[in-house]
Amino acid sequence: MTADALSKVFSALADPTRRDIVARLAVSDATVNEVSAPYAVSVQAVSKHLKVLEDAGLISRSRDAQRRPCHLEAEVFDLMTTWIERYQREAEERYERLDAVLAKLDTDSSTHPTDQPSNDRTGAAS
Amino acid sequence: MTADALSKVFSALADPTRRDIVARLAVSDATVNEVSAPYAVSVQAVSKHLKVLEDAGLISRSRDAQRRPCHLEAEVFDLMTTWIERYQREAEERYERLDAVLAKLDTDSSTHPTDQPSNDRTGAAS
DNA sequence: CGGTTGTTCAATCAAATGGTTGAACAAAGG
DNA sequence: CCTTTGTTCAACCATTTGATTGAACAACCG
Repeated sequence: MTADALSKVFSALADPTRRDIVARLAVSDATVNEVSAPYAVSVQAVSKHLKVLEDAGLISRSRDAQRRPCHLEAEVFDLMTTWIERYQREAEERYERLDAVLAKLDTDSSTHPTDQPSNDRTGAAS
Repeated sequence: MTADALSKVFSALADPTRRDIVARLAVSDATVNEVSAPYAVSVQAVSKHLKVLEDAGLISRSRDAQRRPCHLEAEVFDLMTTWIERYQREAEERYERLDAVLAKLDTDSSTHPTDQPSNDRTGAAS
């Protein structure tokens, strides 16, 4: 239960029903009943899904008489995109470095055939 | 087990250890042993994590004698970012529409006080 | 060949997850 | 007040998950 924020967000979106709910709430706010309408499962099950999304900070709820309208908090998405983009970029840069090394290796091979910088694969880089 | 690709990716990244492994593999490829080194858990546990990441398409593995080097496949990230950006954009646009409506409402209130377009909150849009 | 190293499979276990039903609570509305 | 509507809580159940240990398999190394 005391998982970090990022784990909660990823975990929340790992369920197709919950992603569907997010898609629904991106259109407009909706009550629990409205949200649960399209699904075969019980209202209670959807209520649990909404609790998971709320715990992850993906939705917030206000009060309107006995209704609890759900509102999508799209800012939390930034948490994920920041994480993703960081490693996507790192991997990309590494790929480009590897490419450069291979290109250089190819150029040098005509002049210095035994010059092998052994650029990763199985890592253990110094 | 037969979860869709997107669910698998989100689910795989919902675990802090697995995200950490991804971060490690963004730097360079590594064998199972190398990957498992920093963690307190058993090598078998890490091997399972790697299987989850592989199932999600986040890593691939080649063969080098008895070693199985792991390589990060960062393209799968696009699956997530595409999904995220879509609903982030939708929510943003809605927010801007709401803002515009509120601004208009404010302007009109001086001339046509009873003109209420009732822009969502609790949805149920016609 | 026999031993070591790297990796995975199998059985097991505790905890978490997603669903159910039934009851409770909250706020209108007759 | 009693009933209806919207939502949540509680107990329960089946399945999945993340970890463990012990055994197996694969490939190198002496």
